[in-house]
Parts: sequence; structure tokens; C-alpha cells
Amino acid sequence: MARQNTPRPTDAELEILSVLWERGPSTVREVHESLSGTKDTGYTTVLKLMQIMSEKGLVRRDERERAHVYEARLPQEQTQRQLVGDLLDKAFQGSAMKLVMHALATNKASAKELSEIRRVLDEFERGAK
Amino acid sequence: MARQNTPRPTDAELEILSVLWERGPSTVREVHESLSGTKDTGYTTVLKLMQIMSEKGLVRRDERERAHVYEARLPQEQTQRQLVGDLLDKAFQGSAMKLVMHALATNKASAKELSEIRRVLDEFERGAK
DNA sequence: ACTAAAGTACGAAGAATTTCGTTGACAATA
DNA sequence: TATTGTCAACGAAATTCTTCGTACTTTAGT
Repeated sequence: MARQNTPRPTDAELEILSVLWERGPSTVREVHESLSGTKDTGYTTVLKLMQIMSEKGLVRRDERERAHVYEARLPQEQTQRQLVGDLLDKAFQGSAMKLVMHALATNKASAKELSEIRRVLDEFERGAK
Repeated sequence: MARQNTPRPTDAELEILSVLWERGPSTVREVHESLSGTKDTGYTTVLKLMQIMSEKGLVRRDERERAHVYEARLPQEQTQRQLVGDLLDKAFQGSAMKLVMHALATNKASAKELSEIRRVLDEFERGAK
């Protein structure tokens, strides 16, 4: 049986997923409240989005309680990998190097992170021989 | 006057931009032909998209010749930076490191590219001290 | 002048995304 | 039991993206 592959989440969906990854399984109310700190969307908008995400398979829904509990179906890492892969193909013609360069150039990487990256690079080069 | 910021190109638009970056200024026909190698879209579809992109400011149009010549308004690097920054905020909460990790993990970076990345990393750490 | 070819412009339609109002179900409580 | 509050469900509207058919314009060749 072919594995049902989830579509790429849209921007609005990604915001919701981020909350779910951070908080763990949550109700619509909880997600909405968490979101309302930075955004100004209505409760029903969030609800509708999460229902659609449930249809798409982006989230799983536990209906045992009255307030349904939603949970991201895929771990954050897997979604991130998917998004990076997508961007790589679409905008970088597969050149991971270029993408890495840009990511580094955003200046959002701390010195600590930089050395962490270096450490991983070492492993990679050793491994890839 | 506030700088007119171009919207993020959609997937279809990005495909066209890629052609323009590769070929340089091109007519609709040329873009369409280049695209038809991998995709099966009608001529007028490409035309319409490029007209819209012109309205959005994603491309510039030279109408002096009968066959209008389109050119990407922003260099590829700048668009790539925008897209990476976007993804960074939306899906990585600003953690460039995580993004870099994923990019490296796609295994699409050659050994040569890896050492190139390392070289840049050196510069960064020296610079950021 | 007539016609064919190659363009652009325009409109429209369908799909996906995002938003929100309204309704109805359910539960707690006065 | 009546009221109030919380929630999911549903429908619908606005917007954007994508696609394509048709009509008009211009150039070149007959």
C-alpha cells in the first residue's frame, strides 16, 4: 500500500504546527491562545484550519474528549526536512551548498552554533571519505 | 518612499524565474520552450504568469520589440536569501543551524562543496570572533 | 491589399487558501 | 428546568494561484 504522503503545509498551517510541536497535543483553544500573542486570527479560523489539516493528514485528532485534542502527525524534523528538500529543488537546483551559504549569511547563527555546524561537518567529511 | 518589496514568488513563478536567471532576458516563447522540456504548460499560461509577475514587480519587461523581453528584477541570490529567510522564520524559528543541518543531510552536497562550506565557516568564525 | 504567423491582452474558470459568521450540541450551574 | 458558556460543524465569502481559450495587433510574405 502506497504511503499516504502529506501535502506541504501552507504558511498558516505551519504556524499551527509550530504551536503543536512546541506545546505537544493541544486543543483548538490552546492553539488559538498561543497564536493570538503574535497574530490576530479568530477562534473559528484556527478551528477550521485545524479541521482541514486533519483531513489532509497533517494532524491527528483525538475526539474522546469534548474539546478535541490535536497532535502533529509528523515530527518537526521530518517536516523541516521536507521543506528544505522542496526549497532545494525549487530555488537552488539542488545545490545544498548555496542554501547553506545563505542560511549562514543570515547572521542568525551564534558562535556556538557555528562550531556545532563545524563539528557535524567534520563527521560528514570523515563519513563521506 | 518606502521600498516596494516584491512578494514571495509562488512555485510556478519560481520555475519561470529559474529560466530567466539561467538564460538571461528572454521572450515568453523562449521561456515556454525551455519549460516544456520538463513541464507541460500551454504558451498562454506562461505568458499570463509572466504578465502577472510583471505587475508584481518580480520581472521587468522590455516592450520595445514586438516580442517583449522579460528579465528577472532581482538577482537569483537575493531571491534565494529571501526564501531562506522566510523558511528560517516560518519553520525553524530562526535557527539557522537546524536548517543547515537538514540541508547537509540531504546528501546532495559533494565533498568539494563540503570543504568549501568549511572554508566559509572559517571566515565566519574569524569574522564573528 | 490579403493572408498567415507570432505576439500580447483579456476574461474567465477552477482550485486552493484563508477567513469568519452562524448554528447546533453539550455540559455546568443557578 | 432554564440559562450560560464552550466547543465542533458547516457554509460561504474573499483572495490568490493556476490554467487556458479567444480576440486583437503587428509583421512579413504573397
